[in-house]
Parts: sequence; structure tokens; C-alpha cells
Amino acid sequence: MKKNITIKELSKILEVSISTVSKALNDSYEISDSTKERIKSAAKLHNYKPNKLAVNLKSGKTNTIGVVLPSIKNFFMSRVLRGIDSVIAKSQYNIIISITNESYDKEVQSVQTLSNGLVDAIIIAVSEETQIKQDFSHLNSLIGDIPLLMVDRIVNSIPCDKVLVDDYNAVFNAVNELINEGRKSIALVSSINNLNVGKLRTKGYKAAVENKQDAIIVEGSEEYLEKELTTLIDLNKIDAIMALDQESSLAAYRIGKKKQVLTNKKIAIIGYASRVISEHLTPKLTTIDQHGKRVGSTSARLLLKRLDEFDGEPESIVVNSSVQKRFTS
Amino acid sequence: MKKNITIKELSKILEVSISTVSKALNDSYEISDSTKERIKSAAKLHNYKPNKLAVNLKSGKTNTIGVVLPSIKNFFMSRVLRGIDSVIAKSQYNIIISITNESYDKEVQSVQTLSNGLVDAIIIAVSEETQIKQDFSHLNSLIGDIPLLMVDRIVNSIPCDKVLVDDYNAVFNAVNELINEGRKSIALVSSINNLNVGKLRTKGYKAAVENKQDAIIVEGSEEYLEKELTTLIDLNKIDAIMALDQESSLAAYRIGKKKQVLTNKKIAIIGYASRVISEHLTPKLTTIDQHGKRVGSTSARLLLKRLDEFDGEPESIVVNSSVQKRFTS
DNA sequence: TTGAAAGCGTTACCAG
DNA sequence: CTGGTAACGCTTTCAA
Repeated sequence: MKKNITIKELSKILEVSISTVSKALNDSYEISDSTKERIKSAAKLHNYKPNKLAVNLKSGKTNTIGVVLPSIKNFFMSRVLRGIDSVIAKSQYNIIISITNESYDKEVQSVQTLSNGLVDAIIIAVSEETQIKQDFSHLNSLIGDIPLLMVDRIVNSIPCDKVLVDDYNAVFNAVNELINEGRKSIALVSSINNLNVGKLRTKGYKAAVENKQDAIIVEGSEEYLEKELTTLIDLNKIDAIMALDQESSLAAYRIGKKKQVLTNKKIAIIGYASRVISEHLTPKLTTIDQHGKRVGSTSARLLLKRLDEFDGEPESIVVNSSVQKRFTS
Repeated sequence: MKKNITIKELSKILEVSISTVSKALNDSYEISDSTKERIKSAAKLHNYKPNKLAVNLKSGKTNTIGVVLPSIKNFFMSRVLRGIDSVIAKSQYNIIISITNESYDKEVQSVQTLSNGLVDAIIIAVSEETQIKQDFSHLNSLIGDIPLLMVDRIVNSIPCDKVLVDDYNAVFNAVNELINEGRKSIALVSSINNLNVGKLRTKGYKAAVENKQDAIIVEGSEEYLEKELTTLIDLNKIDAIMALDQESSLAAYRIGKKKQVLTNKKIAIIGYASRVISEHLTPKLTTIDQHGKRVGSTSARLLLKRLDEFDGEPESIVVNSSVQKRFTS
């Protein structure tokens, strides 16, 4: 494991002082062109690379932003990541990503590791476990220390910048569209009732159906959803489904297809699913598009602004969703 | 931006020496229980957290592994990442991820940033641009410095550990399956002819059809593929399609569906696509399963071993793919 | 134009 | 049991 060469070693080889080497490599005006030349070529020869750790420690800056996400198989999160990346890439900053797999412990550990000098700021979407546990001390302790921005999976009590999706309205509007099209018994299916976003979307559903129909709520595992939906359809209890996440959307779709109630529009479905999937299904699935990439880029821009001027009131920005009408509604 | 409190500041507050504080916090046997107590509670009170930068600089170790990937919307890469994560998570190491978006510049920059002290080792799948450009100096300069492991997107000339997918055989076998089922005119479609994996898969195809049929190769953009395939089908030139990547697989599928040659098995398709997508298509798409997660976990295990003993010959491990038979073949 | 020395936040050796 | 000091690799001020 040959160690990288250091400034000190270079200075010994070249028989100049450490500071001269450092200055030469940083193109300081204090150093003559000839020695600059000499030092730089020696540096190249020995494949010198500045030790980031030392540079960052010295400067107190890292020029990197930590992004802590619960999952990347979640298509929305991966869109958000792309959005973040697209704007950060154009700035002076780098990003490093940490995936928590929806685990509280992993999240705490990630945040700790990153925040203690490794990054200048953090963008986080909290994990499912964290939301259930409701323990946010690892995040609270960041406040006033480095900029923190929460995206999508928000914790209201933490005073920091936030970029969120209008989950309530998104579903409220979608369900209203169904109602306007004449649907009278709209079932809600969800496998994310643990998540705040799930709860918000459910509220949107409830508000939309209020005084118009009974709320029909089916929450649980994939198998449970399938079983319940089968019964509901068999008994002619529903004529539309609002699904809150990809898993439940696909479950609903699967059952609808099996029961042959999709192409004849006996049952309408609006769900959440990635574009690729929704488009390649036959018939195509109508979905709520959350504009993940825009959510990400908005977050990044807000954070960059915050890094410029650390003080000032935290901001919250809402990115609107929209119904992407395809076949199933 | 209130800075984190340091050992030095703690030592001043408590009126003990810096070294005493450091030792107490590290539970050294040299420190009395009472002072340990005193120091630790003060540390907790002031929310002391060791500065990773300093610790790592001092120890020359970071306990983190850098993972450089070209993309995460690529479903295979995201499976690989999960595999890596699943085994690293159980070790003493953390991972930080950097996404290059298939860009050479971004890759060079990521590797530079990470390798100069930020990580103990790197796992990389090189970007498309890098493979085209054939400039690997940023990787070569790592050799002998920190352990490097290449996964899937391999560069043969670099002497390092490698975990690869048997692209050649995977397609060779898949095409042979088609032949054995009686298919006589199998077209190859690909939108990844730039990538080495693409070239390998193409070789597998060529070897399989050799002396049995003419090679029918369709490479290019999505639109081009669609146009060509339409013609080929219209003219009755083909009875099967081997598609080398998700984009071309879905393009082929789309055309096959439009021409109504799928359900009646007039045309067979074997492609590459994520499980979720393949399963939800109707009819379901037969694919080559590359066992991405296993590729990832194998990589991580090999790297961990390498970190244990840095010396020793580089190893190459091949992870076999298998045909996941569904409907379209 | 060059060099010595202090300091970023730690740890570890050696004295006391 | 406690403290001083050097060192990790670098930048920067101040002298020369």
C-alpha cells in the first residue's frame, strides 16, 4: 500500500521548504516561475495529490453535500436524486450519497458520520423507521451547526429548509377527478400507512369523498390488499381505486386486470408508479406525477442559497403534483 | 454557524489537559473513573462529537468505501448497489456513493475526490464515456495506493480485483434456447453498442447463430430500432428477438405488441429488463437475469478480503446469468 | 522570492 | 492517574 506522496516528502526531494512547495502548487504569486515549474513537474512525476482530509481540516470546508436517502429502488427518490445532482453538479460542490434502507439506526449513523466534518450541508429524506419512532435528535442536533434541508419526508418540528410535495392536494384533486367522472365508490389502497406522506394522502382522499360516499380504506401488505380488492370487486362494492404507492398501485392493477374490469372501464384506477412502468402496462396506468426531478433540483437550489448566507428564516417550498392521465381513469 | 465543540475547548472548560479529555472519551484505562464520568457528561452536555476529518487524518484510516456508479436509473446497477450495501452494512465499513451519470469528467473527479484520503477503497463500474474514451489513468494511478475493485464494467488492462457478469455466455445460451425452440431468424437489437458489455453480448449472439442463420443486427437509437423492427416484422424476416438492454427490450416489446405477434408467439423475445417491469407486462417478458444483487455482494466480500490483506494477486469472479423464462419465449 | 512556525482536531508516546 | 508534546498533511502569516 504505497502511500501517496506528501508535500513534505516533495520538499525534501527538491530541497526546498514545505511552504514553498505548497505555495508553488497553489500558484502563489510569491513563488518564481522557475521554481513553480520545477516543483510542479516533480509533483506530476511523483503523482502528487493533495490529501483532502488535511485540506478540509485546515480550511474548515469540504465543498461537499451529503444526501441521505431511505432507498433508491423507490423510483421517486431516485428522480429526486437526479434532480439534486443536476444542479449541484454545476456548482462548486460535490455530493456524496448515503442510503439508509429505511432504517433508523443506519440513518443516525449516516448523519453522524457525515455531519462531523465530512460535508458542509445535508439533504435528507427521513427513513420510515425514523418516522415511526419519532426520534429526531440526530437531526435536531444539526440545527445551527450545518445547513439541513428536508425533502419530501418532512419533520415539521425541525426548524430547517424544506421542500415538499403537496401530497394532500395531489390525492384530493385526483379523487375529485374521479368523482367528476361519475365514480361513486372509490376505494383507497395503500401500503405506506406508516409514512407521513401516506397519512397526508389519506387525508386528501377522506376530504375529497366526504359527504359523497363512505370512505373505503384498504391498508396493509400486498397480499392483504389483493385479497380485499378481490372481494370488493366481486361484491360490486367499488367502481374506482385510488392507490397511494407503487406497490399498492401494481397490486390494484393486477387484480383489476385479472377481474377484467380495466379495459371496459368498470373500474378506474389512479396510482403512483414510475413513468416507465405506467406507460408499458396495457392498458396504461393513470398516475399522479410528483415531478421528482423538480423536487430534487428545487432542494439543491435552496440549499445552495442557504450555504451562501447561513442566516435567515428557514423556507418551505411546495412542489405541485399533477395527474398524468393515461388509460385507467 | 456554531462550530462543534472541540476537545481543546472541553479541556479548557473542565480545566484538565487535552490528552486527559481525549483519553477519557476513549475510555482509556489510564483515567480514573471519576474524571471519566465528569468529562463524559460534560461532553454530552455540550454535544461533543469527534471531528471525523481529524480522526481519519490522524489514523490514516477512514473505514469507508467509495462506490462509483454510472447511473442508478439503470436497474441492474441499483441492484448491484443493494448487494454491496447489504454486506458492507454488516462490516465495520460505511459506504459513500458517487454517481457519474455516464460522464468521464464526473468519474475522474469522483475518483480523485474519494481517493485522496476520503475512503479506504473504491468499487467502480466505469462510465460509458470512459469506455469510449479509453482513458483510464485516473484508475491506474490508484493501483498500489488503495484497493480498487471493478464491477461489471471492467477494464481488462487494469490489474485489480474484478467481479463480472458472463455477458458472452448469457446471450450465447439465451440465443441457443431460442434456436432449440425452433426459431430460425433471430434478430439482435441493442442500444448499448458503445459499452463493452454490449460488445460482449453481441459476440455471444454471433457465436450462437453462426452457421445457422445470418446475423441480423439492429443497433441504434430507440426510434431507429422501432423503425427497423417494424420493417423486419412486416417483411416476415424474423421470428425472434434478442434484446441487449432495457431500452431496446421495451422497444422490441412495444413493436411486437403493436404488430400483435407476441401472444400468438409468432415472435419470441428475450430481453434485459427489471423484474418489476417484466412481470407486469402482458404478456410477461422473458429476460436474462444477471443477479445484480449477487454481483454486488460478491464484490463487497472480495473487497473486504482485500482490505484485510492488501497483497496477493488480483482476483476475477464471474457471476453467472440465467434466463428467466416468462411468456415471450 | 523563500522559509519557519503555528494551527486545523485528533491520538499516542513519554514523563512525571 | 494526569499532562506535555509531537505528529497526521496541509495552508498561511510573518520574517528574512
